[in-house]
Parts: sequence; C-alpha cells; structure tokens
Amino acid sequence: MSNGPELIITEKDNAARRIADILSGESAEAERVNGVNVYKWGGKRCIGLSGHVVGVDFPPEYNDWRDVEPVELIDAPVAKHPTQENIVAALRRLARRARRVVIATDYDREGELIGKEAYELVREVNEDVPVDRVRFSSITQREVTEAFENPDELDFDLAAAGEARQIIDLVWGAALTRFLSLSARQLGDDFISVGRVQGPTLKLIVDREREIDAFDPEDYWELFADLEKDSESFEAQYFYLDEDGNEAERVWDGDDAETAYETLREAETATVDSVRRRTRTDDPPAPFNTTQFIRAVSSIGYSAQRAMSMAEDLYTAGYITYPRTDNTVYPEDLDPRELLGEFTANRTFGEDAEHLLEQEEIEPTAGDNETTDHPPIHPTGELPSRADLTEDEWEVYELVVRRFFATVAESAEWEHLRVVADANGLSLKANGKRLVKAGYHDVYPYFNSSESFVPDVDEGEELVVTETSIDAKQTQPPRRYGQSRLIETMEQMGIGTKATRHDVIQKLYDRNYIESDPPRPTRLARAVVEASEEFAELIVSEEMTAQLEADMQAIARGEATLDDVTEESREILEDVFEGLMESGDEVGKHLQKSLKADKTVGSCPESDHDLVIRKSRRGSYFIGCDGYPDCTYTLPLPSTGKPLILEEECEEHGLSHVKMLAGRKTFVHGCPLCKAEEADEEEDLVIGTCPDCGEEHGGELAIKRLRSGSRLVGCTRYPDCDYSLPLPRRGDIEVTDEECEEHDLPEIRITYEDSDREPWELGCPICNYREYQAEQVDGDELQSVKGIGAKTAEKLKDAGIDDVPSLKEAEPDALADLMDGVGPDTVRKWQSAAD
DNA sequence: GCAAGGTC
Repeated sequence: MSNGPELIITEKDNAARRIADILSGESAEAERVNGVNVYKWGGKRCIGLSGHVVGVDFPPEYNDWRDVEPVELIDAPVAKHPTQENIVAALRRLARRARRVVIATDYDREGELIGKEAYELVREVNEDVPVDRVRFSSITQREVTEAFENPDELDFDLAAAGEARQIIDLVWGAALTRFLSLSARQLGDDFISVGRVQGPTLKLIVDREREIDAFDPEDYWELFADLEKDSESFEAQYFYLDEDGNEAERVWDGDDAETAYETLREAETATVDSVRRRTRTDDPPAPFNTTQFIRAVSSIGYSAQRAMSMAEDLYTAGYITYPRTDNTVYPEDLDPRELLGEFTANRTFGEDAEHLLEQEEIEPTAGDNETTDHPPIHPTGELPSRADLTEDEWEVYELVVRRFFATVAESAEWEHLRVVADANGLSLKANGKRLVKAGYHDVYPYFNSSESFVPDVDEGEELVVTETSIDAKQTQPPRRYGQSRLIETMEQMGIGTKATRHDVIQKLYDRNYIESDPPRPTRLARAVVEASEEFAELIVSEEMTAQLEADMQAIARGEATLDDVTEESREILEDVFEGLMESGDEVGKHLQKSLKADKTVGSCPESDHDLVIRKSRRGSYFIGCDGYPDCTYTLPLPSTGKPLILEEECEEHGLSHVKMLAGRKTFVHGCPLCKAEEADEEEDLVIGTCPDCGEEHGGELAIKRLRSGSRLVGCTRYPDCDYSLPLPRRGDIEVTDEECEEHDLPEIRITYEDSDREPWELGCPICNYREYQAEQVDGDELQSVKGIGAKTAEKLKDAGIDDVPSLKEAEPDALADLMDGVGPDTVRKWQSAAD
C-alpha cells in the first residue's frame, strides 16, 4: 500500500478550507495544484471541487442540429466528460499517490452523485486506494470530527438515482428542444427550449394568463359608515347573511345596494349589538431556507436573481452561512446565546442583541423542513462593517441578522376587537386590532404590524353616524405570479431545487418566454405550451417530476436499476415523437406566427406589411417594415433598454405603445411614430456661439435632439461644422439663467420628472465636458500602473484614489480594507510598480 | 448552440 497522503474531497473550495481548519486545528496551509486550492497538513490533503466537475452529453457526432434527426437523440449514447479540466487534473494528480480517499461532499442526493463522480476519477488513476464517505449537515467542529471518526461507504444506489435524472433530463430536453427549434426554423441564439422544470414553470405562468384573459369582471357594491364615540371616529362596513348563513360584505345587485344605501344614509345613530375581544398570539417566523429568504428579500424590492447573487457574495465573504438550503431547523450545535453575543458590541445590532440575551430561556423557532443538506441561512457571527458592503448588500445582511434575531425572540400578542352595530336595521361591523406586545416585531420590522383603531364601546351603546358612503367596485382577475411567488409555487409542486429555481426563471426571460416583472408570457410562450400540451403533455406537467422522484427513490432503495428507469422513460418519449413528427409542420407554423406576433407593433404606413421590432448589427433596437427591402420604412427606438410591446395602442396611428425595459431605468416610450414626429418638430434651442466657427462663419451652439432620441449640444452649421458636446440620455434638460463666465454659455440642469432622483446641476456644457475628459485621463493614469486594469481603476476611484500620487501615498492596509478582493500586499505591489 | 444540477 502506498504511504502517500490521505485525500479529502469536498464539494466546494469554501468547505475544503473550513474542514481542513477543523481537522488540522487551524494549522492547514493552502497550496495551489493546477491553479486549484489544496489544503495541506500532516499527511493529509483536502481539495474542493466546484459542484459537478464532469457532465453528461451526447458524443460530438450528434452536435449538428441539422444533420441529426431529433428523434435519434432518444437512443443516442450518453457519456460523461470533464467540464472543469483544471480541477479534474488536480484531483487525478493527488489521487495517484493517495493512501486513502475520503469523500466529504454535501449530504444530499446530488452530493452523493458528485462524490461518485470524484470516486470514478480517483479510480481511473488508482485502482486500489480505499475510498470512504463521510456525511455531516453543517460544518462545525462537533459534526465534522464525529463524521470523520465514523466513516461510511458511498451510496452507489443513491448516486445512480441522480444519474438517471441526468440522463432523462438530457434526452427529453435535448430531443424536444431541437424538435421545436427546427420546426420553427429557430436555430442559433433564439432556439426554442423545453425541459422537465422549465416546462411546468412556463405552463404555470401561461395558465394564469389564460385565467386573466378569460376573466369576466362582475360589478358589486360595498357600503361604509363612519361611527363616532367621544369624538373618536372609526369606519364600519355593512354586511348581511347570505343564503348559507355566512357573513357577506359585497352586494351583487345594484338596486339592492341602492336601497340599502338609502336606509343607511337616513340613520343618525347606530346601536352596538355585540362586542368581542380576543387575544391572538403571533409567533415569530421560522429560520430562513432559500425559498423563504428569496421571498423576504423580494419584499424589500430585489429580484430572486439579485437576492441570490448578493447572498453568494455575503457567503463567500464569510458573513452568512451557505445560501442554498432546504432546511428550516437550526442544528443542535448552534448556540443562540453565543451567536447573539457576537452582536452585542455592534452599533446597529447591539441593543437588540442585548435585549434578546436578557430572556431567561432562548428556544429558537423551527420550520417544517428538516433536512440534512445545510443549516438554515443565518449570520455566521463574523460581522462586516458597513463600509465592507454595498448599501444593497448591507440591507440583505441586516435582514438575515434580524431574521435570526426574530427566530430567538418572543411571540407578539394582538388584541382583536370586533364590534357589530345596528343602524336603521342594517348590520355594520368594525374590526380593530392593537399590538399589545410587540415581541419579535421589535427586532424584525419587515412584517406589517400596523394597527387599526376601534374604540372601546359597550353593548347597547349609541354611536353617532357621521358619514356614509357607497363604493362601486368590480371583481378583479387573479394576479400574475411575482418571482418569489413562482419560486414558492415551484417548491410546492416539487420542481427544481433550492439552487436552480431562480435560474429557471431567468432562463425563461432569456428565451423570450416572459417579459417584465411580474413576468408576463409572450405569444411564443403560449404557443410552446400549447404545442407541448397537445403532443408532449408530460414536459409541461409537474407529473413528470413526481414520477421521476418515485423512480429515483426506487433506484436508491435498490428496487429498480438505472437502466430500467431510463429505458422506460425513453419508450415514453418514443411515443411522444410519433405524434409530434406527424404534425411537425403545423407546430412549426404556429410557433413562427407567435414569434412574429411578439415583434409586431402595427401596420406599415407606407406598404401592406407589418412594422416589427428589429435589432441592428450593432445591437440596438429599431422598428422596421417587414417588407424590407421592398419597403425601407423605419422608426427609431431609444438606445437604452429592451423594447416591450404594450397592449395600449395609439389612437392616431394604430401602433402599439412601446416600453423600454432597463431595470430601474425602465420607462414608457409610447407610440414610436408620435415620438418620431415630435423629434422632427422640435426646434433646436440656440444657447450661444460656436467656439469653432462662430467668429468666422457665425455658427451657433444649439441643444439638438436626434431622431434616435439622444441629445447633444451641436453647431447649427452641421455638417459644415461638427463641433459637439454630449448631453445625458435621461432626464429633462433645463436651461438656467446662470451663465458660465468663461464660455458665455448658460448653465444646464437635468431634472428627472418620473423618478425621485435629485436634479443634476450639470453646469456649463463645455466645463462639464472638460471635467469628464479630465476624469478619463485620471483613470488612464491609474491604468498605466502594472496590475491595474479598467475595473480596478474604477474600484480605486470608489475608494477615493483618483491618481497615481494618491495611490503612492495611500496606507496599504487601510486601502485594502476599502476594496473587495484586494489585500494590502497587492496595494504594495502597485505602489512599487508605480515608482 | 439542447436539460437540470452542482458552484462562482
């Protein structure tokens, strides 16, 4: 037997580092093998993978979409090949000499498969080395040491269950994706995809849109009265008992409503019939798993994608635990008092932490999901200072800290007061609620804890009716799913995983299946769902995952084999293709029609064709005639954002309004033809003399708007004189009375009508442009230092370093503190390079 | 260039 090192393999570098620290008593040292971190101590090495380092795919001869019939993919061979070459190479190098290998990947099904993949790579270069498996659900001293003291074996059945999933997903996904794309002739970037998870997710969105389309609003009325006691007024609502004896507030008949309102209006007083008081306990929330974390972050205004990317950054920086988890129960190892203790000295959290520590007993809440994968998301106890994080990241970090606080805080208590009164024979009710004990709301302000006031009244008491009203309303269609609701629903349906659900939604955006936020399906999405429902129902049904889960469990229990399950799945797909291939042309036409409809803005005013949104070779959008090159009619679109066609149409031109999606800078452009006409009519506003040709030829400087929507200060003698100065794209340009003494030009202010943004005093356009150029030069100057690129120069500027002299003077430790991913040694390197 | 699942 070799006397080489013992090799420990984890799922990711971060876990490798922490496990090495625990097992070595912090004595492990990092070295690089093939550019991969390896932690080394005694006779041991620990390497972290990057999740799957091998992937499944078809052999290269199946790569060409046009040469291979999609149906052939069903029985095509599927092979594994390395996807992370450097890690695979490093692993092989270490495994060759190892005397023992320990697989320490995550404790879940995918972790077992990743472990088996590592096992196979090890076996390729070392046939005899013993391979053990350790399992722990949180990386703590106790769990890790215990796991390593009691090693187990790899569960090959569980790994095979995961492999079955990989194969089925690839075969179904690739065959159907290629079929749909080929039938609609969408090859290249705009292919049409379907899959086991994206399919049902898309159907969920499309089904909701169908409900909205089919919705027929109904009129109803609601009646209200303001009641007064001791000059304190509160609102009560009319109700009656319906046929089933249930309380109802909505009056569905207009005449009935009118009659009731006449009666109510005549009432001068109302007599209290009943008063009911109840105290309700409001328990603190459970610890965060990924889904609940995303939900909470989206309630403070961030997308699911952004929530996860910020969580990732906070995790890698060491401030919060692993963000991808299903678990909502803290591990036993977590000592809430100890963790709270880490916050007592902090400016933001100290006071709350102290209060919580004053509780006699601290028993954290627990949710319904107890899993082995990772602990719930909580702060690690290593605290960032505010300057270490961006404002957004701080907000998310604070949320995670406060959620942890909430889970160890006391319950809140509400007092509900329900008053029923009689006004002229009509029943009125009022519900008040008061927070009598704030409990966890004191440390977790993200839930609504607003009170509604109803005064203390007694039965039989007479109240004055001060005001009455009747509201005509309509029933509303169901609301579209927001991103976090979608993720919650996917979790309930059992599709996707904690680590992929938000990516799936992003994928639907990338495929042009959904637009805007909350997501709205395109015509293409409807057509894809319709075609799937007709010919491949399983791919848009949650049943496919349910069946697969059952099969995987059978494999994991040893009751079925990988081959049984994948073979059966291939047979089902064969059947699907029989129907599909017969109707290929029809399906393709339908998809193509929908693709066209998604781009169409209206009819061309100069020919019989449609006007469609197109993309220029440079990547900008414009509107062009579908009859091109016979008809060359075009209309410009703003250069910021991606155009979204709205349902609203221009009354004058019959064209759809267009909205430009650009994150927070999203705005409605309106009718593109109206906009183009406005731009043509707008007269150039002269603000001064042209510095280039004013004296000689009398050229003047004017504020101009180009047809593309962009604006500039340019010479009126253009194109004879091309003097120009840039102006910002967004905001309204205001010419002030102030004048620049140096250039005899008025100062300019930019205001933002449709946002809360403060006006920008741009000043004299010439001075402004010079300053801008000077900044560019500064940036270039920093970039002249070896090791500093454009991005780093930007970061340096954020840290207050504008030029080389200030870089040289900077204190390396202080500067490194201000910059993400930069250490003091790097700063010293720059400083010596600048000499 | 297809899926879904890891991780960054």
